[in-house]
Amino acid sequence: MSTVWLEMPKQRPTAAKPQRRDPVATRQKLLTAARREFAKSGLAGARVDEIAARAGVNKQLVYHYFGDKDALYLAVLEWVYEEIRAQERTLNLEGLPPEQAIRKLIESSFDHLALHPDFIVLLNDENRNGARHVRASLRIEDMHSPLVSMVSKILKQGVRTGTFRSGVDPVHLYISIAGLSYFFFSNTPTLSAIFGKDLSSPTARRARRKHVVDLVMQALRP
Amino acid sequence: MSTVWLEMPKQRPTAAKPQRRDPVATRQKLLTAARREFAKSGLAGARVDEIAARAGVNKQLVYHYFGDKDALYLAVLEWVYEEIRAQERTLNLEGLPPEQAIRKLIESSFDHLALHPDFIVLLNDENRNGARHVRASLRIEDMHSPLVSMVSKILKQGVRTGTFRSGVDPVHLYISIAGLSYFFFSNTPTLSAIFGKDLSSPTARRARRKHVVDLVMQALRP
Amino acid sequence: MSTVWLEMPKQRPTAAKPQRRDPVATRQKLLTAARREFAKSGLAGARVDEIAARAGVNKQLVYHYFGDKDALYLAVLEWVYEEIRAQERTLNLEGLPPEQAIRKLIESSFDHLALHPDFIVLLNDENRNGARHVRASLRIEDMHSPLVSMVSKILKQGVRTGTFRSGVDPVHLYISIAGLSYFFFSNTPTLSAIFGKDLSSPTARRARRKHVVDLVMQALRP
Amino acid sequence: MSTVWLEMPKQRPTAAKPQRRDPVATRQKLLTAARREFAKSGLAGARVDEIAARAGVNKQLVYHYFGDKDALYLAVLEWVYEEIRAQERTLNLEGLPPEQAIRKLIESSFDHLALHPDFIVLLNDENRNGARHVRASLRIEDMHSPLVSMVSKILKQGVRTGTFRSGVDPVHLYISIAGLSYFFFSNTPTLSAIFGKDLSSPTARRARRKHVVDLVMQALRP
DNA sequence: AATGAATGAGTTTTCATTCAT
DNA sequence: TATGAATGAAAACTCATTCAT
Repeated sequence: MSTVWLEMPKQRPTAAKPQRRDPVATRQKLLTAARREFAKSGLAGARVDEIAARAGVNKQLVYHYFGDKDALYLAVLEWVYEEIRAQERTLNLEGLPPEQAIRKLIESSFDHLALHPDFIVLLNDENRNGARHVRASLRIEDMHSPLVSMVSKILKQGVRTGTFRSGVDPVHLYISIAGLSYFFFSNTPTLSAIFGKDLSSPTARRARRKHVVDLVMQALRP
Repeated sequence: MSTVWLEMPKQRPTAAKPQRRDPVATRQKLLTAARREFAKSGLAGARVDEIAARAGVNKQLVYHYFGDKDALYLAVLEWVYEEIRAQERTLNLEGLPPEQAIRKLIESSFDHLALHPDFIVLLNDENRNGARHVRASLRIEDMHSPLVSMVSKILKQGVRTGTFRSGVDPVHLYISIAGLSYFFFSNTPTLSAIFGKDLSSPTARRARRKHVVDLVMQALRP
Repeated sequence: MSTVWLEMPKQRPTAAKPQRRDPVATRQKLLTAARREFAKSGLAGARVDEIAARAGVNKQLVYHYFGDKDALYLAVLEWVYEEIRAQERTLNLEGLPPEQAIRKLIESSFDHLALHPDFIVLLNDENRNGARHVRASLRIEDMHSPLVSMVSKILKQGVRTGTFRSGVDPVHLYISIAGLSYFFFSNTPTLSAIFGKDLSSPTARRARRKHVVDLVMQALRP
Repeated sequence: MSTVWLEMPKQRPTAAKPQRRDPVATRQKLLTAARREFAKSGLAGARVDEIAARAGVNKQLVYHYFGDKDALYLAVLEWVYEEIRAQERTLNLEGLPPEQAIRKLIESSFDHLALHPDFIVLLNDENRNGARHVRASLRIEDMHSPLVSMVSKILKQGVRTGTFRSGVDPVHLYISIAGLSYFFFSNTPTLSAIFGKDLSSPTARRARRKHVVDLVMQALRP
C-alpha cells in the first residue's frame, strides 16, 4: 500500500547544507499541504493561506507553481488518482484463481480507502461539481483503470470453472465493490451518530471488511 | 415518495389584497432555496446572498428565521432526514414475505436517492466535518431509523423460513443496501468520466437498480 | 460655470439629527472621492481602499453601489461629461453676433478646463484604452454635444455677414478650440519643465487664454 | 523621421556560435518592450513581468540594467524626448522663407505624433504626476528645444518681411502648434465616439493636417 | 415581518522586488 | 550576464453578519 504522499521530499544526497532553494521539494510540500487542506475543508472551504502556511512557504508560490487554487486542486486530484492506479498495478490478480482474485480485489479496495481517507473527501467535492476537473484532465484520462477488463476476465474464468454464477456485469460489480467500502468510510460519522455506535473503531472496521467480502463472495456463488 | 421540497411556495389564499407578510411561506421559501444552494455548493461554498435571492426575500430574513448560516444548514439537514424517515414509514414491510420485504427496501432506497440527489451532497458535507450538526441535533437523534430492527426481524424470519442464509449482520446489511445505491449516485460524474460511459441516463439507472437488487438478493441466499 | 461636484450632498432639511443612513449621500460621497482619486492616479493607479477612505465609508459600499472599480470609473466619466454638457447648455450662443459667439465659446471652453483640471486626466486615461467606457455608455452617447452644429451655424452666419472667411470645417474648428486649451492644461508640468517657465501661474494662464482667443479669431478673419 | 524604436533588436553579428550574452541588445530589447508596455498601460498599469516577457528575457534583468520600474520609465521618457529632438534637428528651418519654415514646422510636428503615438501616452502619464521624471532628468534638461528661439527668429523675420503680423508670442505659438496636433491624436478615441465619426482613418488624418496648417497660417497673416 | 444600508474581517490574486545559483 | 525561486506588501473583491428604518 503506497504511502508515498506522506514522505518528506528527498534531500539531495550530496548537498552538505540544507538547500534553501529546492523547487521540487517546494512543489511537493505545497502539494502535500494542499491535499490535507482540501481533504479537511473541501475545495471551497480550503484556504490558500492555510496551504502555504502548512507547507511553510510563501503564499505566492502556490500561484508560481500551480497558477491558481483550482489548478492546485486538480494537481491534488491527479495525485490521488495516480496513487490508486499505482496501487492497483501492484495487485497482480492475473495468476490467481478467480475466487482469490476477487477477494483480494475487495480487500485491497477496502484497505486503500482505510489508508487514504482523504481520497473520499476529494472525490466527493469533485463529484458535486460534475467532475469538472477530472473531465478536463488529460492525465487522469490516461489513467483509465485496467481493473474493469480484469474483473471481466476473472468473472468469465470463474463462470467457466463453475466458481461464479453468470450474468454479473463487471462494471457494476466493480462499482459495487468500491461502493460497499466507500460509503462506509465516507459516511462513518453520520452512520455512527444515527446508529449510536462507533463505526470508526478498528473492530468495527474489521467487521465491515469481513461483511463486504462475504457479501460479494456470496452474491457471486452460482 | 414525498416531493414536498419540489413544491412551489404556498399560494396566497383568498385574501383580496395580496398578503405581503407570510412568515410560514417565507420560512419555507428560504428553506427550499437553502436546500438547493447547499446541495449545489456545499456548506462552505453556499452563499447567503444567493439563498436569499433564490427565495426572493431579503437576506436579513435568513438571520431572522434561522439565526445564522450554520443553523440554516442544520434545518435543511433535519428536513431531508425527516423526509427519508417519512418515506421509510410508508414502506409497511411487516406484512410482506422476507424476500419481498428486502427487495422492496432495496428498491425504495435506490429510488429515494434517485429522486433526491441533494440528499447525498448534503450528507457528504456533513460527514466531512464529522457529523457536527447531526450529532448536535436532538430532532435527528429522535429520528433513529426503525429500519435496522425491522431488517433484523426480516432476516430472522427469512432464516427461519429457509429463504435467507444466516450470519448476516443487519446493521451492515442496511449499510450495504444504502451504499450500493449511494455510491452510484454520489459518484456518477467521476465514474462516467473514468469509464467513458454515461451513467446518468435512465437506462444506466435501470441497469444499476437491477444489479443492486440482484447482488443483495443473491448474497442472502442460503 | 458649474461647481456642482464640489458641493456636499444636501442634508435632508427636516432631519434633526444627522442621518446615519443616507444612500444618496453615500453614493455621492463615493463618486466625489472616486473622481479625485481617479484624477490623481488614473484608473490603474487609483485605489479602491483610498476612495472608500476619502469618502469616509466602508469599502464594500463601492461594490454595493457600483459593482466594481471599472463601473465606478464609468460613473465618474458620465458625471464629468454631463457637467461639461450642462455648462455648454448655459452658453446661449444663438442670439450673439458671430464674433462674440465664437469668442465666448473659446473662453468658456478654456475656463471649464481651468476649473475642472480632473476632466483632462480622466479623459487621457479613457483615450489610452480606446474610449472603452465612453463607447459602452448609453448615457454618454445620449449626450452628443449640440455645439458642433451650433459652431456650424455661427460660421455660416459669420461668412454671410463678412466676419469670417469661408472654408473652415466646424468639427475641426471645434477640436482646435478644445485642443488649444486642453494641451496647455494637460501638459503644463512638462512644458513648464522644458521651457523653464512656470505655466501654472494665474499670469501665465491669462496670457494663454488671450493667445488662444487671438489665434482663433485671427485665423477666422476673411 | 526616426523609426529606431520599431526596429528589431540587433541581429547577432557573424559569430559562429550564437552569442548568449549581449548586454547592449538585452538592454535595448528591454527598453523597446518597456516603451510599448508603458504606452499601452501607463506607468501604474504597466507590468514588469509583461515587459520582461515581451523582451524575452528574465525579469531580474530589468533591475539589473535599470534599477527599478520607475527608472526604466525615465529611460523610456528620455528616449522619446531624444527622438523628438533628433527629429527637430533635421528640420533645417533656418534657410527657409518664414512662411515655408512655419509650415514645415507644423507638418513635421503633426507627422511625428502620427508616427509615434506612444509619445503622447507616455507624456500624459508624466504630466499627471507633475513631470516628476522629466524634472529630475538631467539628460532631458539638456535637451531644451532650440525650436522656441528658432520660432522667435522666424516670426521676427516674417514680421520684417511683412509676411506675419506682429504680437505673436513664440512660446505660445509653439504650444499651439503642438496642441493642435497633440489633442487630435491624444483624444481620437473619445472624439470619434462623441462625434460618431472615425477620426483615425488616413482620410481623417489628412483633413486634420490640412486644417491645422491652414489655421495657423491664417492666424499669422498680418 | 421585512428591507436595504452598512460593516469588518477575510480571500484570492497580483506585483514589484530581492535572493541564490 | 542571466535565470528562476522566493518574498512581503498590497490589491480587488467577497461574505457572513449587524444596524436602522
